[in-house]
Amino acid sequence: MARQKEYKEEEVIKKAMRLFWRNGYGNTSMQQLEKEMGINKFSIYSSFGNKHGVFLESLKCYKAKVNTMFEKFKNNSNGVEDIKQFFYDSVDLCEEEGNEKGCLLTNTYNEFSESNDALVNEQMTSFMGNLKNLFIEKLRMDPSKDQETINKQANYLVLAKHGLVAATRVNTPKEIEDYIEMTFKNI
Amino acid sequence: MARQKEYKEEEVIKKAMRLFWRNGYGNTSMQQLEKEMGINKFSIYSSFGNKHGVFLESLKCYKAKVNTMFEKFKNNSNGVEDIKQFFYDSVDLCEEEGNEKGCLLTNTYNEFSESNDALVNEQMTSFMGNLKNLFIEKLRMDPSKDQETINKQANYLVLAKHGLVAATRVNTPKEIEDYIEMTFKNI
DNA sequence: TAAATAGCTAAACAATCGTTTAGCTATGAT
DNA sequence: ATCATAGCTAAACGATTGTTTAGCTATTTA
Repeated sequence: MARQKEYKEEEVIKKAMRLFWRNGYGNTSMQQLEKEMGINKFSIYSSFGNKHGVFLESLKCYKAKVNTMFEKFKNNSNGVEDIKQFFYDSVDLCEEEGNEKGCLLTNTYNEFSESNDALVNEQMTSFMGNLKNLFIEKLRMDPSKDQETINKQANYLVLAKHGLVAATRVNTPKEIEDYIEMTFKNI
Repeated sequence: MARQKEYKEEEVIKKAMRLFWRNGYGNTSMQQLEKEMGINKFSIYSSFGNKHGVFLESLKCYKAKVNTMFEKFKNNSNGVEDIKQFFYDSVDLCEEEGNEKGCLLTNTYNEFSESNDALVNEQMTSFMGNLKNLFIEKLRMDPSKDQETINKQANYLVLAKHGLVAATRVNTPKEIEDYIEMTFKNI
C-alpha cells in the first residue's frame, strides 16, 4: 500500500452523471469531466478505464435512482392511483437539483439510437420497454377493465409518460400537475 | 462567369438535413456531410460558410415542411377536429422516408438547450412555444368551453404532442393511432 | 527512518475535428 | 482560340478529441 485516493468513486461518478445528463455523451469532453469531477484525467482513467466507462457507470448511478422509484411503484397496491403517483415521482426525479434535462435514459436512448453501441444498448433495453408491462399489471387490478381497454390505456400511459418527461424541461409545476390530472381523468 | 456548379444547393441541403435529423448536430462530422451531400468540403464551405451554416439551412429546410402543415392547420375551421388532424399530420412528417428520429426541431432544442447558441436559439424560439396559442385558438371555437378549461386542455395537448413525437420512434402505427384517439376522447 | 508503491501532475500522444488553401479543371466571354 | 474566372480536388492547417506515459509526491509498512 501507499497513498490513498483523494476522492471517492461513488461521489465523482455522481458529478459525472450530472454533466452527462446536462450535455449528453457526445457533447461532453474529458476536459469538462476533469473539471466537473474535480479529479485529474489520470484518476478518471485509472478508476473507470475510459470515457465510455465513465458513462456506463453514470448510467448505472442514474438507474439506481430510477430503481428506487420502480420498487416503490411495484410494492404499492392501489392500481391506477399507483401509476399516477409514479408520474409525480418521475417529475421529481427529472427535476431534482434544479436539473431540467428530462430523463437521462430517454436522452441516452435518443443519442445512441442510430449507433450500434452494444454496451449502451444493453443498458438501455434492460430498462426501456418493460414500463408498459408494469402499467398493465396495475391496470389489471381494476376488475371492471377488459383486456382490450387495459392494452390501450397502458399504451396511452407510456406515451403520456414521454410527454411528461419532455414537459419537465420547459413547463411550470402547475402546468405539469394539470397535465397529469388531465391524463388520468378518464383512465 | 466560368464553370457552373455541379449540384443544386436545395438538393444537397435536403440530404444534409436528413443526416442531422438522424445524428444530431454534434454527432455529425464534415466527413459524413461530404459523403451524404455528395459534394466536396470546399463546395460545402463555399455554399454555406461553415458547418453551423449548413445546420441552420437544414433547419430552415425542415421548418418549411412544418410550415406547410401549420398553414393547413390554421386554415381549417373544425376546432378540435383540426388539432386531431394536426396530430396525425405530425406523425406523417416525423416518419416520412422511413425516418424514425422524432422531430428535428425538438431534437435540436434538446441538444442545444444547455448551449447559448444565439442563431440556433433564434431559429428554435420562433417555432417552439406558439403551438399552445394555436391550440387555444382552435379550442375557443367550441363555445361550450370556458377559459380555464381551454387553458388546461391546450396545455395538455402540447405535452401530449411531445409524447407523440417520442412515440414515432418506437411505436407501431396502430399504437400511435390508439394514443391519438385516446388523447382526444375527452377533449 | 527508509524503502516500496500507489496516486497525482502535467506533458505528449495519435486521431479526428472543423476549416483553409494551393493548384488543377472546365467553361463563359472576348 | 484564348484569356479570365469560378468550381473542384486534395492536401494541409491548427485546435481539440480521447488516451497514455514519464516523473514527482505522499503515505503505508517494515
